[in-house]
Amino acid sequence: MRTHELVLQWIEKQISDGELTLGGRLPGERAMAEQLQVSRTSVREAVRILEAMGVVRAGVGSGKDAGTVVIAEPGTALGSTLRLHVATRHLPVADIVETRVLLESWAAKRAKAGTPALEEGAELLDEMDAGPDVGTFLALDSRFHVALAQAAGNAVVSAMMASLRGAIENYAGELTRNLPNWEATSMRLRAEHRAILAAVNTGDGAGAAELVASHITGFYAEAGVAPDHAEH
Amino acid sequence: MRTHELVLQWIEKQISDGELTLGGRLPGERAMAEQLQVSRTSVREAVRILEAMGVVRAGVGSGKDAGTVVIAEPGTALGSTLRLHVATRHLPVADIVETRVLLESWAAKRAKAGTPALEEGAELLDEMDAGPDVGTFLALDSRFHVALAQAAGNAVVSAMMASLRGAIENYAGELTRNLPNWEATSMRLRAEHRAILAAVNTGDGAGAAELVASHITGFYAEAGVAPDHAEH
DNA sequence: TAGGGCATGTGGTCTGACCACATCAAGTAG
DNA sequence: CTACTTGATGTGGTCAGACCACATGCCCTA
Repeated sequence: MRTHELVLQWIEKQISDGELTLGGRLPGERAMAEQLQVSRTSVREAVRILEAMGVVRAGVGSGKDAGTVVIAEPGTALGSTLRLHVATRHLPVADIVETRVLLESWAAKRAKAGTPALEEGAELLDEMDAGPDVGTFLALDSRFHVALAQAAGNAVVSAMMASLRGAIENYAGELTRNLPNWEATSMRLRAEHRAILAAVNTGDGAGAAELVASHITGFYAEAGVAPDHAEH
Repeated sequence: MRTHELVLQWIEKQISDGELTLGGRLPGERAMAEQLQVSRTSVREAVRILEAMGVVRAGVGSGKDAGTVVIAEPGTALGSTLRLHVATRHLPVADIVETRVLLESWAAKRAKAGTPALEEGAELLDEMDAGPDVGTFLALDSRFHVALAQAAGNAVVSAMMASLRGAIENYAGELTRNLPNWEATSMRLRAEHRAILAAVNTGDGAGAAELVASHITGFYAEAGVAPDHAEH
């Protein structure tokens, strides 16, 4: 077993045993190296991996943001991983979109009305109506979809859904330039968002799920991405 | 931007541009370091991250298995990440199970009869009937479920489903020790597998989906895991 | 009292060295 | 001529030690 994997194992055990909890600080790299009798290099490789997994965040200097602290950002980490695999052509973009539809439809159906996440979602829609530029619009759109997923109360689905979005974020940005009429599209998307939120809030889960599905597939279809398996 | 992130970016670009493809070899660490004018340390940290992402595999020595080659194993990588996040208590095991049900039900519904993956699944079921020990049984079970997911033809769903399973693999192993009667459970599981496969092969997607859902929830319920949201 | 400046401790990077390993080629003994 | 040994080569893995940039907080000075 390689040395850095040993360090990784040790840190994972600390977390599993509750010695290290969310927001907690890891020992300094030099201290860990000495404690585990390994070089700082190996410790750093382990930390780097954990950072890539979204489990820790490393900060220089001293004080509040310094040191290596335990965080919980599976979404961004999974997103980066998926993005790389899309780059290798092993994961087709169409499959990403299809999975998004699957997860978000489920989330819409299960979303509980009156959740704080839904209230935040409503505010986001207001901001999107205020006429921001395309980039801001997409960012707000992303947060709205994540909020919707969170309202279903399943952290794994939320994380995966966010990661799928993140994996093709740049790609989606490119797509908006293919749209014939952004203003018209924006207006349609906003109306669809309102309809989805209304369906969720009135307890029409099935309806919300269908609206979400057509909302997502509609966007990618308009932008020129044909899902391979859309009609199966 | 940190140096190793720069290296990461460079490698990702090589992949995106098709300069590096699946099975291809990265330049040696020393060569990359010189080419990018960075230290070997930084190159190694980048490679380590890619390895954790399941994008490359590093091998020592010389010859076929040597050097750093591009692979595509998103499943194991995502699994490790999820496992760590489960350890931080940020992702509840119940949510993992619930998501498994969601993805596998979908896959069962969409699975195409006559796929090579399904034939492999049938062979796996035969092996499970041969009466292996518990560990082997669980490994075969895992492969059967993955094969089922693959038959749906969505690589992202397959990868995520495999990762969910991997994230709680050890946990599931512990659970088997809680079972009152392993022989009886094993027999039931094998019968359910046959029923699922039969439903898929006869084109009864909806039926297969229901069977899969009860198959999974049934196992965890018997082993003592109560899904938080099972009945919503 | 208010300000500057240094001590401290963090992660980030670099250098150069050595190791284990696997292959392959050259040389040598049969 | 064959078969085996031996060394050269190149890979990733690890290590020790140094220096840097940065952020804080204490201490000393004006």
